[in-house]
Amino acid sequence: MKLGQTVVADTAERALDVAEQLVQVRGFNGVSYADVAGELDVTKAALHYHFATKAELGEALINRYTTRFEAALESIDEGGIDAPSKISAYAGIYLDVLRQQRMCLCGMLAAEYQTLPLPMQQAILRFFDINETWLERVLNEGQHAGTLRHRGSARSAAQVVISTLEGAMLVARLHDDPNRLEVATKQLLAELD
Amino acid sequence: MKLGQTVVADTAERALDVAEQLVQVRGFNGVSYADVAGELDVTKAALHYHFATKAELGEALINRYTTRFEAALESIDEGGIDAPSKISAYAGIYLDVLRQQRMCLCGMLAAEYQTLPLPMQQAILRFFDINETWLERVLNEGQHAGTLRHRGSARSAAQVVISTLEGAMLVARLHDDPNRLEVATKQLLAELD
DNA sequence: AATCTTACTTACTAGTAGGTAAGTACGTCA
DNA sequence: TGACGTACTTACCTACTAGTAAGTAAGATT
Repeated sequence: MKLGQTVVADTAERALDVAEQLVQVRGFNGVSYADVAGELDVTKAALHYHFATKAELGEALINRYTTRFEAALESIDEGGIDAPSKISAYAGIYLDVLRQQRMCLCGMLAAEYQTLPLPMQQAILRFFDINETWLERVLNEGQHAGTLRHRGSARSAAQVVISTLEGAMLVARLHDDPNRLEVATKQLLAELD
Repeated sequence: MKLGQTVVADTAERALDVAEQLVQVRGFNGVSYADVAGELDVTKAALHYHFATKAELGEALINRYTTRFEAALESIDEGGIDAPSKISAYAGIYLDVLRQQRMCLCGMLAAEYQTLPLPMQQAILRFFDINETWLERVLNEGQHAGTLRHRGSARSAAQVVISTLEGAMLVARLHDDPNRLEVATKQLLAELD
């Protein structure tokens, strides 16, 4: 066990915190090693020690974000609530991100998708797949329990939910108006009623 | 009247064509003067002659895009169709863009909003305002004619329509699957039925 | 006590970014 | 015919990009 470090916070972890926030606001191509290092008050080289390349940093960013998202989904599942409440809680995750004046990390990276290295692209697809699969399951649960209904397959209904939330975030951020996401969420839930 | 040039195509206009396509695919921060000049087979300096700064090029890009969008909206209005058909035609504009494997220019720029110069930010807001205002009018028309209904104000219903279409484009592009936008459109129209 | 590992710093590289100054070819117009 | 405007090119500049090589201080391991 290594002591001495990690007393306040691991530099790698702090780098991810800073980079995550910056990327959620400016995009991956709008953030440089110098930006992140500057806010951390270390050199660029120190950052390269922890993340050899920008692609590696990007991958780590997506993977940590995905892991945290999965934990949030699990926590929703453990709440013992009905399907509509789960969808509502799901939308709440997005609203929390937006309230911090950030875009969904993977929604932001989706815009820049074509410029990103393959491992990052794959990690982004994985994020959306996990979300779709979780929503698909909840929508099916609700359909069978009679607490909600949806047109077409649960999978495509899940895709529409994600699209609507990502789009509402994207546009709401322009106006710094989280209310737009709330309105979109309400309409989404009404649609499933 | 200046002849001699403009025989095949004005360089400034061709530059906008190339830059538009590149920005819709890679984002504004993912495109350089060298990229655009390269595809046009002129020097960067020639590009700077037509657009002194990147910010100016960006503004011109948004303004031309907005003008064309306005023309498309006018053309829908002149079709003499009912409100639901107008919304459907509106969604068709987005689908056409996506089929060219492009993101909506202003949806893309919305992601990068925080990194863009003020004049570009204002031009982006104007684009969305024009769209909201047009949709708001059509939604009101439909409500009064009894051809469609919406919850809440026409303005916020209009905002949800735009958000959904932009979000569906953003996500559909990842999978190169225009069908996702079509499904979202269908749900949007069903919601207004 | 010597060595190894971790977590850095300093100093540098090559490449690219946006932008500019000066010159040029060419068509228009007085 | 000469001057002017348009539409460029060549050559360059500064700032910044990601990335690297070499060195160092301090704690852990043998």
